[in-house]
Amino acid sequence: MDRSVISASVSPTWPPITKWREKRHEEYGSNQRVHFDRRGSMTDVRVRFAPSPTGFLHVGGLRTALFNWLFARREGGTFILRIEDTDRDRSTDDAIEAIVNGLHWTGLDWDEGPYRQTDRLALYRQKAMELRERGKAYWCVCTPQELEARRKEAQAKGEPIKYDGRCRERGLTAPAEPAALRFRSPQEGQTVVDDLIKGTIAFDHAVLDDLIILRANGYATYNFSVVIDDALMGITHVIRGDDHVNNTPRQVALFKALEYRVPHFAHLPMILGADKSRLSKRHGATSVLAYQDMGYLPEALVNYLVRLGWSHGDQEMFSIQDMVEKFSFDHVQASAAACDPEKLQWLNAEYIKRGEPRRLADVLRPFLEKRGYDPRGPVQPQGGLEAVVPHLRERAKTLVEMAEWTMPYVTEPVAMDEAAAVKFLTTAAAPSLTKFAERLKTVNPFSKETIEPLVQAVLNDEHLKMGAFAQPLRVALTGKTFSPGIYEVMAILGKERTLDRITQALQRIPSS
RNA sequence: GGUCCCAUCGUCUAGCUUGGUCCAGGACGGCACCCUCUCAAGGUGCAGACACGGGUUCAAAUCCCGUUGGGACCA
Repeated sequence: MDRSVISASVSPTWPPITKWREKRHEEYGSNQRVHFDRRGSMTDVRVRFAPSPTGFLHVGGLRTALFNWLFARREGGTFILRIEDTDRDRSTDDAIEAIVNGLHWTGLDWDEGPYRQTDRLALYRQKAMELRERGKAYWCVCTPQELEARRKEAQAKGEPIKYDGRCRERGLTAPAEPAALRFRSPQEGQTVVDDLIKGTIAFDHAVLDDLIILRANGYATYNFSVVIDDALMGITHVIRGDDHVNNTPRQVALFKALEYRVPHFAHLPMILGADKSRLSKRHGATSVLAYQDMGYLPEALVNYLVRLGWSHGDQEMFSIQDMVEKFSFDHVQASAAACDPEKLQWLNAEYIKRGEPRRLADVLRPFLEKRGYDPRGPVQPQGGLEAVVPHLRERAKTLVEMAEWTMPYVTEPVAMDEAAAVKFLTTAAAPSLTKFAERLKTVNPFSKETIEPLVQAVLNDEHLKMGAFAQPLRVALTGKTFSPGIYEVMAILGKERTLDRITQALQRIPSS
């Protein structure tokens, strides 16, 4: 393996890996981090996640990254991030950042990289020329027009559409005209791939093209650069989407021609939209960071994704540690899976329910600030956000919901739901609210134990049922028809704000 | 068009390697009831699938063949 070539070609402009690591802990210091002791368990397993930076990181890509990461951690191996940015027209630095941010958010850390293929172009050329010198590749001067014409001809005759090998035996050494370098593919026998997920797959060499490895413009093609990188980076297991299955025999042939060890392959089934069609913008959120914005916890997304195509008996919830311990290709499904937003949401709710108040308050804060909450302002709930969170975490399915429901306790005046006011803040409700406020003024201490008897007394005096009293009170206190229990709400607001809000609500009611 | 992959409740899946314990288990979602100061949560229960057709076998969701359907890649 030629490691020196790798390190020499790493971009000097890209921030060093350690910097990203530090940043991650500052920004996302969550309680889900697991630190793996790599001493003594290092194996030579090396895997990579190799996205093209042509857009945001989508959930399919994240799952591929996740399975690579899990396998690496499980085996005590090395996880490498490689950016396949050779498509210069479509690749952007923004996209690279989006990928990096997405991986950070979910906690998938890499041990090497990010490498960038654009830093390695010379290397691909060099390797391609070596192949030519050894007679494994040849110059081809067929023009795209000629190729297209012959392809059509073949199609018309019902023959297989592949390069007809015109330049194969020409033995061109230094063509004057623009020339591409073609790989001399084996034409007989077959390649058998022992896929870790799909099992044995056989490909007849007869259908293999003499594929171009170096274009006339001097750029290496996808299949070639991937093989060079995987070989030189010492990748032992290629774990990727099964849209690459058909590339595998070509790549295996290249590995062999280059006399590199052929890695193991594991082809993950695709992720589909809820309607079973290919995942696209149509399906709403496909970007990983969009899930962050929608108030999902990273561990919920990761848990959802790991169960999409992998299982461990009937278990639904897995901590990161758990997944690492239990992950195995034996239980990876061979068929594609559809995304189910409902189940993701359920998992998110489960993780929110179990979340530490302190951490929930931390991740909730940005959502509140977006809605105008000032963490240093005068309007604060009793006990801080941490005290509010426990009452909302068992109801909220996302942090967005949680933030919305938290707003009544962190803003002043309360935002009143007019429909709710019309329905509940009526002249019929006024006497009980007035009486309750009167009695509340003298209560001390202000706690559920002391307030509850007052409520009972009001109920008795007014001949009301709890529901008839609690709803108007709830609307008065929160501006909404739903909230945590009213005693909890009062505790969060404190005595003063509770009284204020009841007074304000009473003022809305026309006295009659 | 060629090659390759896939196929269990609406969805994610267990079971398939080593056929019987499966008139197919769990989860999400749905429905009903219970709990209840609202909304949730929670509890209990119900409905819901082995794509189809052959074959092998005493016995097939499980093995073999075919069909159909879906998908990927090449161009």
